Amino acid sequence: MKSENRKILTRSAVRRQREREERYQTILRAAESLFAKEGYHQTSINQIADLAEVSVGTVYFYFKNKEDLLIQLFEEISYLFRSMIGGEFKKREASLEGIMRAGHLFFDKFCSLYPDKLAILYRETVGQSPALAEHRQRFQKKIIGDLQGALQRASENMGFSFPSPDSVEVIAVSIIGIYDCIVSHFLLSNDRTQDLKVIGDDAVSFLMGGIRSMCQ
Amino acid sequence: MKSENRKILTRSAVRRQREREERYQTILRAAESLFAKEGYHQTSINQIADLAEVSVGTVYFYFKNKEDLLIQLFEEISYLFRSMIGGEFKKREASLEGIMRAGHLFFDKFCSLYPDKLAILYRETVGQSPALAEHRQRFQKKIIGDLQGALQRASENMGFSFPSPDSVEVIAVSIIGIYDCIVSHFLLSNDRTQDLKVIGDDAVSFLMGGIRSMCQ
Amino acid sequence: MKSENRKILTRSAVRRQREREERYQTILRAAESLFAKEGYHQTSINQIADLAEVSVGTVYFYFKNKEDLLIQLFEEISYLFRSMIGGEFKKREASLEGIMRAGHLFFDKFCSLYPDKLAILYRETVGQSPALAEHRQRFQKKIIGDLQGALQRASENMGFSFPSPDSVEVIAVSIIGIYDCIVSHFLLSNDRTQDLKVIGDDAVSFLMGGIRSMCQ
Amino acid sequence: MKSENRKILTRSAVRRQREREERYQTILRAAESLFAKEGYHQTSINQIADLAEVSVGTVYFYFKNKEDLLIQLFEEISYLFRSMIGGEFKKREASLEGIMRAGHLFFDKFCSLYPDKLAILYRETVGQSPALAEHRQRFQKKIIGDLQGALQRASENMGFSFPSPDSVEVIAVSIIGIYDCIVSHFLLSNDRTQDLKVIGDDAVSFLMGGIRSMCQ
DNA sequence: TATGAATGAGAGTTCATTCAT
DNA sequence: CATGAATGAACTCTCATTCAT
Repeated sequence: MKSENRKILTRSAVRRQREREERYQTILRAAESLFAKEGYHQTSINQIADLAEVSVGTVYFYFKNKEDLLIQLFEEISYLFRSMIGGEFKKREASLEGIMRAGHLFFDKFCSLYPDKLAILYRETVGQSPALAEHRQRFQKKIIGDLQGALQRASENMGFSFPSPDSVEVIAVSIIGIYDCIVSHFLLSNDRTQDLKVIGDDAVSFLMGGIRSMCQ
Repeated sequence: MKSENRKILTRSAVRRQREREERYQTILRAAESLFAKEGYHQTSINQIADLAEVSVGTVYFYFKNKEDLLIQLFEEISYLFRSMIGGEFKKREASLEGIMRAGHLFFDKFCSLYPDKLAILYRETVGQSPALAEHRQRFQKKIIGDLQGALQRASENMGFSFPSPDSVEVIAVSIIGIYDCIVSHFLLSNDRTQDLKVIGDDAVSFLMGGIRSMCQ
Repeated sequence: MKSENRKILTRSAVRRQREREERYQTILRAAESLFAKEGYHQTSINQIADLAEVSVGTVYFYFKNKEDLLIQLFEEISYLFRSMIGGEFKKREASLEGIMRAGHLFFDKFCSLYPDKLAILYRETVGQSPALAEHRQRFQKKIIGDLQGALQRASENMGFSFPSPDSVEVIAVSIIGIYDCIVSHFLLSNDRTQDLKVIGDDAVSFLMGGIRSMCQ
Repeated sequence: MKSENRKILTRSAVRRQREREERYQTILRAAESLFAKEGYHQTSINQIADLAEVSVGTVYFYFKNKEDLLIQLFEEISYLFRSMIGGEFKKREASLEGIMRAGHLFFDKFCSLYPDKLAILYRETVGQSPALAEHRQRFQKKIIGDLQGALQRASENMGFSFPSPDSVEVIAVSIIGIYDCIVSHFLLSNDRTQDLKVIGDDAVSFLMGGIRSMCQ
């Protein structure tokens, strides 16, 4: 009977844990949606609580404060980004093809699956708070570093070289800039989701051309 | 006596006009500095009034509201941007050289002369309000349009062509994205102002390579 | 079998009773420590529960509410105070020596044994809530009454008299005031615990002088 | 005409200054009354604003925050206290008579004129916040120091001495304690304002007896 | 025109208390 | 009995905006 009891306790503990996780997600999804649609400053904690169908207190049970909500969201999105795209950058046998594939992954998969996350990543997390700025910088540095590493290794594997290490950084930053601006222009400002395939192809061609022109 | 009076009135009217313009500028400069350093939301009208050494009421005499202050600032900056850089894009006898020159102008002149304006343009005016978003979009469209036109005319003048009109737009957007991200990464996040010359050269090389690779 | 069963039940009932008492004490000690260190209003029920290593619900099982926690604490401390010091006041054969002994007991024993309790008694239970104020007043009245009685009986036993019954009350209140302020000044505001012996002696001399000067 | 204009401006500036001072006082008086009657924590800024017939914002225009309101109040009261009573302590030609006079001044004048201030001084400013605690300690130290100085000088002027400098401090603290507790017991807990004269006389007799018994 | 005190809606946040498990 | 997630009223504080002088 004791062991049965324990089993029951374990079951309810597991259920409770799952419910906690669900609540956390519900709130985070509500915040994501509102931040993406209304903007971070235009969204109040009350709105988030309402949409998540919980009380204000519950939001504060799961998140330290409003900023924390945005930071957790950012962390989640940036982790997702690196999971999907970053893989191509970290491979040992790096090549320019890998960099191309990463670009296509971004435009074809990430952009079409997560429009709200794009808005958070490229609009709502810009210039909002010092703590967030740090997270953004850390993320940017990582992703640029990944890309830099991939370019470096590709050059070694494929027998060419770049003018200088600084050049590689500039190239990496430029590629990220292309991603950013394509998203801002074609998805956030004007909705041209249906042309995304072509746009993405052109952007990738452009950036590959840029890379190749820098190889010696 | 009448004419004398008129003359005096005119003189004082002129002086008043000049004083008005000076006040307007003083307030706008105060706002620019604070927005760039503290951020738009972290800056209050009182702070702006204090820095400009005027009263809060005076700020509201010259500007409709806080948002208007940011919009006027944005308009001023975007006008300056187009004055400096856009010239190269609007020339009849457009060429790839012109596009290169524009890039160098941006990095060598605009970036080093107006660090505060860069912060406003690339950080503080992102995702703040619908009205501002419209101004930003209009500006982005114009500058992208200018660049598109220049690319188009260059291709005609120089006897080559781009895959499609859409490609030209993607190229233009990409170039703008490169500008944006170079500024964010090398000037706003990390201060590498002293390396700007080399960074700018590399960025321009990269984007020119991208353009050339798209020509047929 | 029944009696055996009963016996077992009784044993477990006893254990349960002991555990209850221990829990009650654990929570009360946690509250005492936090109230003394952080202050009543700066301490939350969650903090108390954490320190006591129980859940919030458990705190509410043992105490009606937060105020009750402070009241129980006050009652415990005031009972302890009267147990230690009050004895001297209640003796039939009261004398000025008894009053002196009470003073020394307070400074040498109570103050050095229970620093946290002093903070509760002299700082955290002042001006916090009407219900608590009543408890404090009841305690003050009792202790002043005890002291008044002792003074009265001492005067009868030793063959002198005080100007009026009101004078006796004033003397009693003054003595309590001396205790209070010595604690506040030398223990709570500035830590001069090591000088307590000398300070206590001087304070007792002073108050005894006061008493004697009022005798006729 | 210019000078007349200036005069008018000056007049309105003076009036404005006066109005500011009046508002400040109105708010401070409202806070005093509510803190004394309801208690510091039981009083909300809204209540204060309502009683003062101003908006919440106005309260925050004149005071940094709620704590500041209590601190300003405390500073005002402690200044008043030292103005009325402290004078006797600071005289060159100090004597025990001066110390007596100070006691009578406190009970006969201060206590009967400012019942609300007594509640603030002896109840509401105890154990509320670290910042306030510092102000209280500073005040207590000053007043105890004043009294210590007076006792020292009196002993020199009148040709007697105290056992040790520490004794003088203990005596000073004890006297302050007597004041405190008489107020708490006879004015704040039980309203015996009408007996104040007799009570004060007895208290002063008692404390003078204490002092004399310590002289050698 | 310039001033700056006054406004008050609205925001973020806290926390004592409850109650289903 | 113990738990701890959930509640939501209540609080302090901010700040863009107004308007009498």
